[in-house]
Amino acid sequence: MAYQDAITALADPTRRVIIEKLRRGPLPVGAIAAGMEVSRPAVSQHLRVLSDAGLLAVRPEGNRRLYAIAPDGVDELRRYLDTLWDDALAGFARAAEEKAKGNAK
Amino acid sequence: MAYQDAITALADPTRRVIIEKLRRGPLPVGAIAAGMEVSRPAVSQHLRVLSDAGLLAVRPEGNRRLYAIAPDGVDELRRYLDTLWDDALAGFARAAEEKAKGNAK
DNA sequence: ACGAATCGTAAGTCACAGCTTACGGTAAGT
DNA sequence: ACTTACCGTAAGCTGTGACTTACGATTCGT
Repeated sequence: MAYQDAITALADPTRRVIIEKLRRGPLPVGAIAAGMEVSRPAVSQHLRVLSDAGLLAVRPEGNRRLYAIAPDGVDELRRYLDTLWDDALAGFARAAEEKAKGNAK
Repeated sequence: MAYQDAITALADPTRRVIIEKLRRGPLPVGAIAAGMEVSRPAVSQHLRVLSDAGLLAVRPEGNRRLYAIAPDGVDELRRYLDTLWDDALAGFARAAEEKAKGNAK
């Protein structure tokens, strides 16, 4: 939904592991949970959170459910950080200006 | 330091309010805490977390301490999301390809 | 139709992150 | 020197979120 949910979702280390696993492409739940330290239901819960945040997309494939990273959700968060970066640069430049003015007196 | 700390720092709503307040430029702690629902020490703790994550920079100004958004920290997080976005797009394209192949049989 | 596989949900436990009050430390004003 | 203002840290409490086990729902295979 909003970028806040995406950030909250990415804040958990286990969920970041899931994201890293999905970088190479879509995977079913079993493959995601394989090799992880937590149980499969825990993975399911995390997948739910990531999906609600708009970071993942599901595609039922017969018996299994394929999860994949949703480019749109990532892009939303990306755009937020872009505007934040712009403001930070502007504020930084203005602060440098005022400091220069102060030193010149 | 790493992008993980930045994400964790931005996951808290109160800290996001602080970030929004600093968008227009540097502010002392008192000005940041003014109008907020939490106490000033709580704000101090959040400022510590944000600073440790590399998202904020401090500049002592006489009696007060001016906090400002650190462009470098934001940029680091931005770059992580860029690579994640690239991988998501690649995976998405490959999935579409394979699906087309499957439908063409 | 029956058993097995894959996955989501419910219920309950527990550690951790955020908040508060209280205190200490430094800089400015008089 | 004394007081005031500004800010960080310590200690303690509390709610939220992550994890587990147990169960139910689909879907595939035979």
